[in-house]
Amino acid sequence: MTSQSNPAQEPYVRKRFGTNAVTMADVAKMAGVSAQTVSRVLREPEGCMPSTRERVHAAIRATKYVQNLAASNLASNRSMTVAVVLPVIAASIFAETVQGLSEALLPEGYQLIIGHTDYDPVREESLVRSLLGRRPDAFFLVGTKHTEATREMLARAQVPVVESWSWTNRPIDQLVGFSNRAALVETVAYARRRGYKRPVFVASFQSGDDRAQERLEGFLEGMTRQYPGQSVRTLILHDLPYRLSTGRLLLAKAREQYPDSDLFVFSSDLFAAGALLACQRSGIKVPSELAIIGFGDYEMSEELVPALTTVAVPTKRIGQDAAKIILQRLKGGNAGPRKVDLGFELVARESA
Amino acid sequence: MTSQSNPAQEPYVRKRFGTNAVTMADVAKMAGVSAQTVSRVLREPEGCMPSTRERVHAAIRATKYVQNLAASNLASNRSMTVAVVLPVIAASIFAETVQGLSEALLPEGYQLIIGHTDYDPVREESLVRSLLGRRPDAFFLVGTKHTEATREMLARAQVPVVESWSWTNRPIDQLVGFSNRAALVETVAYARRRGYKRPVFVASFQSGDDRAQERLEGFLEGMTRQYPGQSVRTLILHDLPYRLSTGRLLLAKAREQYPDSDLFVFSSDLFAAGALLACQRSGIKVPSELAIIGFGDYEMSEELVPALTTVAVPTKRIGQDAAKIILQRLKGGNAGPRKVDLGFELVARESA
DNA sequence: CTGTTAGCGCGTTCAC
DNA sequence: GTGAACGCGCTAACAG
Repeated sequence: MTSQSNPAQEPYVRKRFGTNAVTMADVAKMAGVSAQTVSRVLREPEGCMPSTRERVHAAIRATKYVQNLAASNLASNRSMTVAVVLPVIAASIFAETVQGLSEALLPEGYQLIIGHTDYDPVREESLVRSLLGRRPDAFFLVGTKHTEATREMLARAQVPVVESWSWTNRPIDQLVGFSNRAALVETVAYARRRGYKRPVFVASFQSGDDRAQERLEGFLEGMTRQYPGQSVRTLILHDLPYRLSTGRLLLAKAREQYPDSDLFVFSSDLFAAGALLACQRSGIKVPSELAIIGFGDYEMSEELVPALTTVAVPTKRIGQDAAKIILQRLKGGNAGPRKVDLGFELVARESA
Repeated sequence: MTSQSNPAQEPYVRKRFGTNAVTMADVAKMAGVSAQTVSRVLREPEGCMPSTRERVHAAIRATKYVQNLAASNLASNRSMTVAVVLPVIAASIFAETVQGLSEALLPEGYQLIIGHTDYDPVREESLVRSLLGRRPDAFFLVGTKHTEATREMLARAQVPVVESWSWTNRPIDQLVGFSNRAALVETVAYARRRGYKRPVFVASFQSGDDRAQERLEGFLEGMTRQYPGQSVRTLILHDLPYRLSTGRLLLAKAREQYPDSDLFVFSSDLFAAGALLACQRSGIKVPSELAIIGFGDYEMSEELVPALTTVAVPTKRIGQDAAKIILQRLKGGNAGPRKVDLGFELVARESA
């Protein structure tokens, strides 16, 4: 083929060898059409005659052709992927958000590339940098607190960016979240209504977990409103592992520091559940001796005995709404509102 | 540049426009070197003079260049990605496997592309097909039961394929696992030693979960060995959601069918934990009235009251060892053993 | 509705 | 140690 570039009669030799896998050209040859037609059958089947479509599909099956997406991305300048940045992948709490995203995006042909930061803004930055290398068509991130470099890279990327799970006045692009702060203000109001005297806020902060920080602020605000004059009680440790057993530790420390507290408000259901189980093991009665409130409404929370009072957040809807926004913009529609507040719901159960 | 293909004096116009993002050529121009050198600095920094290396890096920072991996993949025929196929992403049980993989693979420059099948072999097939489109350099799969088409695609892909979490005599390529069957044989032996009279195996099968099926077989084998003459008791439901509350349901059904059973062996810690919590709620004493054994040693299991007796499996090591195998083969080393048995450990706690 | 041509941004090959 | 040429496999643009 390229033999015209071969000056003399010496036979043309390929300079390089590819995958020697089946390519679109092979399929085209077998189907008796051009490569372009194969490409079109794959991308917009309606725009081709049913007969050619059939022949192409038959050839694809016969050759077991699998399209090379790297080549497709390069040529079309669209990767058909959405980058998803999570603090941790394993946490079932984000799993529903991802499912919400995925259920809406996969049918449209988009794939998710998921990465995790371990709540570390510096790791987030390098994660975003490496994700950018794949030229995703959109970004979805949990959290609104990023390094300046991260913000700038995302802004420069010229693709829709949806932040989530928090609230901020200056999103990079768009925001689908709720106010962790307001949730804790309401939690404290609930505590007051139920007659608790001395609530403590108990948390382990990961350096990059702005949601936990917002919750603390909400607690502080709630306390000054509902318990004026009382000095605010908090027990904050840092960078402990995000596990049930950390809940036990946190409770122990908190009781040591505030032996007369009657309500322990945890920054997460995971810690609250760990504390609850620890109480059970040591024979402490919940909620009569000591009450517990969590955050997040994990699956386990309603099964525990006593069932955990907590704040339910619209995990799945965050993913769904984000996907809707992303799809709309990718289809060229207008962006819709810059910020969407999905709210939360205090779920009063048995533990407080 | 391509002006030589332009026959007349009319000015050359680009027919297409790329990302108009920064490319390697832009960096090269700024650094005063060729694009090749930039590429080399990125891939093998040792092979370049420190001074040019410095200039290139400065140019990269100045232009905020991010390499286009699609182009890189296409040209090099290596994607620097490893495809990971899981039943479900959220399950913390697989999370450690992924972490084991990721801790070994990321430092070597490989990225993971993770997909999930919801325990459905047909979804697995289409997932594998779409993952193949990205031309991963290796595959890691949980499970050994796949459709024939899946097996064939993976075999044709000409890259290392590691199956895991199960045991089989005919892996597609390589296997890092343990015997779910042997684990249940041992569990039944433990039941016998502890004097339980009438064990039941309780499970919800997802259609594609061969591990649960293997566990059932192990239970059957164990029962014929340890309780000869006793008719084997099982309660198997199908395709129930993989949640704590399903454990409650399973326990209720099992007690209905076998009211005099003294030991309930669950196919998963999640169900066992759900059953345990249900007992707690309804005032059934564990293990005195009814004993429970789980499978998997989830994080929650040792925190529960009573703590759950279960089978611990080498979740993280599976990932680590698989990564080691993959790296070795990708570096051109020999494959090592075709099958690796990592074993398991029965963890006797309080619930049985 | 289908074919032709050119080029997406990079890495390999080979010459210097 | 560095540069020039070429092509990886696909799709955009345009013509018919």
